[in-house]
Amino acid sequence: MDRDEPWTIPLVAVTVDLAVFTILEDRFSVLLVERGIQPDLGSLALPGGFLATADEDLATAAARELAEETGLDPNRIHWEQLATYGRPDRDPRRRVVTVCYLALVPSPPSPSPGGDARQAGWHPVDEILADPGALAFDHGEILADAVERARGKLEYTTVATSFCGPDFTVSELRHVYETVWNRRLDPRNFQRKVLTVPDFLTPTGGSTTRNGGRPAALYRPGPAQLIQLPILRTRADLKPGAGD
Amino acid sequence: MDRDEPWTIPLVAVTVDLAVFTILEDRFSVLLVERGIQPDLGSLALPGGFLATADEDLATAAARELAEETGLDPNRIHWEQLATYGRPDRDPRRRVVTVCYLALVPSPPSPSPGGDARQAGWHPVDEILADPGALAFDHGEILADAVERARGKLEYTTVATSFCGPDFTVSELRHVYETVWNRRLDPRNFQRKVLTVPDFLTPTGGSTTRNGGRPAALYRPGPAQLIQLPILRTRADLKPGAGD
DNA sequence: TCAAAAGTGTTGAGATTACACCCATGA
DNA sequence: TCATGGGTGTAATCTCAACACTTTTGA
Repeated sequence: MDRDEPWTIPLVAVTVDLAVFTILEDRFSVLLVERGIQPDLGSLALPGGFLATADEDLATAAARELAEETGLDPNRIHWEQLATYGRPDRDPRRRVVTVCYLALVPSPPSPSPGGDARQAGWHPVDEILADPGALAFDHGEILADAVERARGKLEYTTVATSFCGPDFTVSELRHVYETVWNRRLDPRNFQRKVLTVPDFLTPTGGSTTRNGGRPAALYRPGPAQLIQLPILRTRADLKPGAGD
Repeated sequence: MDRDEPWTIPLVAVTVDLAVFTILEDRFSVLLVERGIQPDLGSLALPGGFLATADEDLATAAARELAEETGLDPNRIHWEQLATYGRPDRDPRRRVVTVCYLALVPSPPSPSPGGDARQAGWHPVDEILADPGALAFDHGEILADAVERARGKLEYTTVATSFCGPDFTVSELRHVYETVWNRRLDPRNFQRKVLTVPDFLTPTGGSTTRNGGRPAALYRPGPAQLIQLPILRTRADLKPGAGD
C-alpha cells in the first residue's frame, strides 16, 4: 500500500466468514448454514457475508455477523481473526477475498441459532471434515485451519473456558478438552494441573452435584490468558477415544 | 459470502504488506522502505503493494513482493500469512485492506535489498518499536504483531534455521535465538536440547572453525517442523541482555 | 602455552504420569 | 449400602537449569 499506485487499482469484494464452535451433546461442533442460492445451492457453508458498507471495519463486520448468527453478545464471547483466503477462483461468480474469524461459544448456545431466516445448525466437526465435499467453496480448508487453531489454543491458553457456562466444575472443563482433542485425560492429574495454573480458575465458593457423585466445586474463568507450562495434547496419554 | 447478496457489494482495494526479518550484525532487524509519496512521505513503512491484477492470488502477490524486495527466491525461504488489517481509516486516501505476511530470511541477505528503485534497508526491530511514530499508517501495530509471532514461533517450531545459511553450527543457531529473544541461553544446555529434538538438525558431516575455538560440527535444517517439547523463552533464564 | 569455543557428564529442582486411596453425595 | 464422580497423596520417570570438566583448534 505504500508504493506508488498503479494506474488502476484492482478492487475486490470482501466477506467475513465465521467458524463458530461449541460442544453440543458431547461433540465438538461447528455452526453451518445451508446455502440458499447458487453456486452450491443446498450445500453447507460457514456463515458470513459481505461488508455491510464500504467503510465497515473488519472486526465490526465479524461482530455483526456473530450476533446475527448466534444471537450472542460479541463482547461476551471469545473470537479472534483466523486467516484470510483469497484464491482468485474460490468463488466462481467474482473475485472475493474472505477474512475469517474463529469463535468459541458456550454450550448449549442460543436455543437454535436465530435472527436470520436461513437454515443454520450445529454439525459435528469430525463428520464434516471427513467428507471433503461437504462444504461449499474452500470452506473445508478454512474449517480444517480453524479446528487446528482451536485445538492448539487449548494447549497454551485458557480459552477452553469459553465453551463452559458462567460457572463450571473442573470435570466439565476437562470434558471440553477431551471432546475437542478426542482424547481422554486423567481426571486426577487434570484437576491438579488446571488448579495449579495461576489465575486459570477462580472459585465461586459454590458447588454442584449436577454431574452426580460427590459435590464438585464451581469455578469462573480467572484473569489468566496464557498457560506457561502448556497442557500438551501430544504427550503420550491414555488410550485415545471419544471423550467419555 | 454465502448469504444473499446486498444490492450493491462494497469493493475495496487490497494490498499485501511484508514483515521481512533477518539477523544483521547481531541485531534482529526488519526490512523497511522509505515512502516516496504522500501521506507520510519520507517516513518508514513495511514494503508491500496493491494486488497487481484483479485476479492475482494473495500468496502470489506476497511471493512477488518478496522477490522484488529481497531478491530472494520465495520458494526457498520461510514465509507465512500473518494477519489482515482493515480499519477503515488506516489509509486516509481510501479504504484499503492489507493482508500481511511474515518472512524470515538468512543473514546476510541479498547485499542490499534490490530490484526496486525505492530506498529499502534493514532496521533493528527494537529501535523501530521503541518509537511509536516511526512507521507510517498502522505499520507499527503490524510490526509488533509480526515480532511477537516470530518470537513465539521460535519456541515450538524449527523456523529459527531460516535465519541461518545453508549450513550452520549449533552456536550459530543459538545466536539466532539469543538475538531474536534478547536473552542469553546456556550454550551447553542449548546444544543438548536442539540435538535431542528429533529431525531438527541434520549433520552435514563437515565442521568449521569460523567462530574460533574447537571445530564445530555443521548442520542443515532437518525435516522436522514442530518441536514437541518447546524451547521456552519464558522459563527463568540467565541474565537478560543482548545476545552476546 | 593459552584463550576460546565445542561438547559431555552430573546433580538437584520441578513437572508429569500412573495409580492407590479417601470423600461426599444420591439412589 | 453402593455406585459415582470429586479430590488428595505419592513414587517413578522425565525435563531442565546449573555448572564442573574435557576436547580441539588458532594464535
